[in-house]
Amino acid sequence: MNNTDGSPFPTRLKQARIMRGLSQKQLGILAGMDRFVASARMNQYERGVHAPDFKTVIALSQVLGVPTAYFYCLEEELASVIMDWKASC
Amino acid sequence: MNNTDGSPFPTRLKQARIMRGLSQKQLGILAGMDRFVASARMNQYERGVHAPDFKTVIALSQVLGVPTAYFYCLEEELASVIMDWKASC
DNA sequence: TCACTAAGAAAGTCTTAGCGA
DNA sequence: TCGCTAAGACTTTCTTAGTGA
Repeated sequence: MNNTDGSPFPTRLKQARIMRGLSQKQLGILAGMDRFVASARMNQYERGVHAPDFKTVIALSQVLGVPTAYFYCLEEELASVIMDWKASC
Repeated sequence: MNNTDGSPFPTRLKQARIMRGLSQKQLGILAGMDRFVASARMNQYERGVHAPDFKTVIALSQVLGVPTAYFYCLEEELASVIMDWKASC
């Protein structure tokens, strides 16, 4: 995936990572990546250079505490609804 | 992507397609695919053999009338919340 | 340590050309 | 017409090895 395909993933990922106070590399390692590849891969995801497979998305969602649907949500209003649902769990 | 990566995409896609009463090929063509590739590609998506890029996901979501987030939602309860939000738009 | 990147290796998707029901 | 599939063509992601702040 390149950064011109309209995916909200890069932005939502960065939002959630910053909220947790993690570096790109830290987040990758916590999500189970090898420490030598975590920095490059997470940076590529966050800049929309590449897109991860869903197994990786699940791992990131667990570390960051957000539903997987959040990463793919185009509408800001729905993104809030998703986060509110998560908070009420 | 293969069908063992835990993505809810195949199931959610099929659900939404059946609700609309479309064939796999019809849906692909309506989403802008060449009529010679629509059947194979849609079948691969629905069976989890391959995963589409986000541009394709946006096209499918517009034809089916569901938010893109719905396709990637793991939790049934949240999926209902997403569909309720869409219905109230 | 941080964010970030080029480029080859590796792994993925897409197209073609079919199948049986 | 429907759902579905193998396999080669094609395109993507991942890893390595770095950069500059």
